[in-house]
Amino acid sequence: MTNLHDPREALRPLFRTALQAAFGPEFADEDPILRSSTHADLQANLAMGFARRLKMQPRAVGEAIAAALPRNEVLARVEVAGPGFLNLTLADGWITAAATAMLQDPRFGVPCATRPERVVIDYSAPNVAKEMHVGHLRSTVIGDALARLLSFRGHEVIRQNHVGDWGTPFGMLIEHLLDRGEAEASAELGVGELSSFYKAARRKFDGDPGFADRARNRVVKLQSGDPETLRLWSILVQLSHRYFSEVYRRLDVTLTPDDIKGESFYNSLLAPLCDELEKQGKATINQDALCLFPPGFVNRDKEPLPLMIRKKDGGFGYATTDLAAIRHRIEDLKATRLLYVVGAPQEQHLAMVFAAARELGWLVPPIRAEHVKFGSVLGTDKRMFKTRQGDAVRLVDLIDEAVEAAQREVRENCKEVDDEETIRELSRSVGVGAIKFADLSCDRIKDYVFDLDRMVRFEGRTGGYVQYAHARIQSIFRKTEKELGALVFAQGLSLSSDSSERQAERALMLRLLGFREAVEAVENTLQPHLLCTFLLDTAEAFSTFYQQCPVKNAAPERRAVRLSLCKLTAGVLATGLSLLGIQAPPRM
RNA sequence: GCGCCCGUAGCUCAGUUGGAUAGAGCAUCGGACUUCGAAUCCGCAGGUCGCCCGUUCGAAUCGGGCCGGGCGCGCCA
Repeated sequence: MTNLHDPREALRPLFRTALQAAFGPEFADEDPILRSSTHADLQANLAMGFARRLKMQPRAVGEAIAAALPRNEVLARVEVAGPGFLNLTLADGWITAAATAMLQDPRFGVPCATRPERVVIDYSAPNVAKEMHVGHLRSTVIGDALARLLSFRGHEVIRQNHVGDWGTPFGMLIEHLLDRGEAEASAELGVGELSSFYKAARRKFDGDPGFADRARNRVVKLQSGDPETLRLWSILVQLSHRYFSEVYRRLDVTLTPDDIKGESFYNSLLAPLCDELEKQGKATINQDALCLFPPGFVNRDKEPLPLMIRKKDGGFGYATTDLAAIRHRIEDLKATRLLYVVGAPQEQHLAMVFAAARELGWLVPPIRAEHVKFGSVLGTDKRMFKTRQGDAVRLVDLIDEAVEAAQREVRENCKEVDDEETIRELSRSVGVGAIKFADLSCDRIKDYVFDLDRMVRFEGRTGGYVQYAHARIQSIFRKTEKELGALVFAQGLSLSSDSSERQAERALMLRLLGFREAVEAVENTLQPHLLCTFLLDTAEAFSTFYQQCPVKNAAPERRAVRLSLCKLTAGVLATGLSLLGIQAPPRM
């Protein structure tokens, strides 16, 4: 059965038949290069490329393909244009049938993956006893969107929050904890005063030699498994976990304490791993450190670049932990797709870890690892986003400011919403949605400018604009129901006879049919902005439709059809937003 | 020094992996509300796609070389 929802999927077999008929079976599998077009619903760009191979004029190739396309109910018109472009106009009947099928599908035309995978997503990764700040924003937001979207596609997603909960800083943190008194310190950390706690410890470590000695001594105790030290350590860890959960709740992020698998988890695996690799001769001692030399990496002197897994003092660094983690994800968690939502500066390091894992025979097809890298958050001055004092901006402050700014917009614009509780709740949805949408809507590889005032607006290409389109539809439902007693939906969609209304309905339906393609594109490329673009274009198509076509005041039959089209649109917008981790408030 | 990433309208960003006249949104200007939400819609204007070569029917996109910005490059994570 052909896929009823997706225009390109529906067209592919037609081109297959046409290519085979016109040029022979060896051409049947050629890509028709179907693209959206300003000249038609879609265009096929394959003819020009064929011309040379066939020793024909490109235009003649286009005409031959057009002539060979079988009779079908998908295409209404095919025109050869320019050097051989095929301009494709879809049949109205096919569009309405496809949109109707989508309406009746609870998944709005997005099927589950035919080959579901187990996907590990490593994201967020804050540090224990340290404040979450803008530096964690992108990993957290992008990672969570991918986790939601891949789950929706039917994959089994395993979230791995690789929290920094081990290492030398814990010596000073534990000593500071003791100096402050457990109860006092717990209270301080419990309310999220992490940065002052950390900074105070750091200050003492740098300024007080006696304290520094105690801290170093404490590190030794921690690493040797001293029970009392571990108990103190776990106080810090538990309080931090509680704090992270609070931030995630406010950010509407799905991570829970169960998803945390911090560096400490891999602790007991590091020494055996190094011994094993050394014994097998896969790792070698170089200048007293145990190293792997993954192929293809050189230092500034063009010598092989080591991935150091055991330092000359016997200690382990992050490379060791990352290696243990990738093995755990493959061998124990049995994932086939590993995603690392980590900033672009880590590119070389991760590439080396992946290369090493390949060399060691762990990372073998079909298993693959992907670095979902992203650029920096910049201020409006185009420099790294920082406070005026030059500190990293706390995530909680960022959220507060966004919600506050959103509340100004809400109070100004949302006249339908008056009670304070709803205003607060709505401002939260809009403010958090604005931050996330702004982050997700531009290509993640690039840096982007964080401009709160611009982001929280409902005008322009913002999250608020999409939420607003959705809320307007809900408003139509409320008003229609109030006025007419009941909402009567049509079973099937159809187009008006009036030409301008017809055009707006048709454009909206055609837009909606691209939902599947957008979701699958994100699944494949791990670029959430492709879905954002789709949602903005859909919201825009709805606004044009809304302007052009009365719903409540249309004749009963037309009204029923338009209500159904509204329902489909609202469903797609709300579903799309949910895949990004953004709410769709019913009124605003 | 070597390597990676980025450079598109005044500003913020797209550009479906090589396709037609490079598109949106802000901002500016001009239209459209006694009818479902004007937070919207319709339109005008705005460009040497950092620069120069090359590849080919065709380049913002691919290759090479420059310029500018950012980030990495053996015992911090």
